[in-house]
Amino acid sequence: MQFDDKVPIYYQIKNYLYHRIIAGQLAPGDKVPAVRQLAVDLTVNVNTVQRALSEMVTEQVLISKRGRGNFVTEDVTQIAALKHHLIVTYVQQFYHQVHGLELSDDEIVQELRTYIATQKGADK
Amino acid sequence: MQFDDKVPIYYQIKNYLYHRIIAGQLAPGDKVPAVRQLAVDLTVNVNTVQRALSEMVTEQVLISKRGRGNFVTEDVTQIAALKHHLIVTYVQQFYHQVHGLELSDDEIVQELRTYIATQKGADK
DNA sequence: AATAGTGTCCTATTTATCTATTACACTATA
DNA sequence: TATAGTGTAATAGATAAATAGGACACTATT
Repeated sequence: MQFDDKVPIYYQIKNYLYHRIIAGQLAPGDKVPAVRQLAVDLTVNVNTVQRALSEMVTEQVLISKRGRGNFVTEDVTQIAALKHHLIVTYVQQFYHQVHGLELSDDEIVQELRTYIATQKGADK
Repeated sequence: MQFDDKVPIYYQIKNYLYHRIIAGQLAPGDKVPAVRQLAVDLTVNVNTVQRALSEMVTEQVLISKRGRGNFVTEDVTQIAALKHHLIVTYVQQFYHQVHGLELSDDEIVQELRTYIATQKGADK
């Protein structure tokens, strides 16, 4: 995985796991890979992974079972809320970024559409 | 100004100035506020402002004139390129963030539209 | 009982960022 | 020629993040 050096790695790991959970690659009740395994996979220190996971346990997105592993919450309502929260956050951030560049609302939508169009043709 | 504690302040200052330049609040040839003044305005250390400005000088977005101040480049082509670069960066980032949450292209556009609609009614 | 796989905790070190402070170089002007 | 306003540089200290390495507690399995 590739990290943005302008944002803490533990924070990016949290977002990575959020996305995997919401995308269903990590389903409710699923066991998250072991911290040591994740550290290897992400080429990162165990403590950095641990920080990300422990915050997600505090948020009750993950449930920690000592000696067994960390598991995705089975509370699907909470996962849905998380998804909604992330969407709103991303949309807000994007809108304010581009609006600050003096683009009209229509132009903002148009820029997005144009980009999506270029993505369709691009294989992989 | 309010900073995101997950991103270096000097980096956020750069973006703030980019936006002011592109929005025309800082026109080509204009003098940027003095480093010490900016430091006061942004409630930040002089060195932090200096780091932001010196990087922008390296990028040739600003021209440094010792003893006089820092000035916005008069190369409007470059400013246009900067604007375009920022737009593309923001759109890309947004698209991949939301696409990673299993939203279809249509849903992505719809979420943006919905948010914009809520903004229109919101005064201030 | 022993072992392997877990989560969790702790200490120490390094690096990047931010701050504080001082100093110096150049420009414009009273 | 002083003086004030600029940019620039250098040093030192504080904090957060990441790393490295080790240790301990619990669980499941052999």
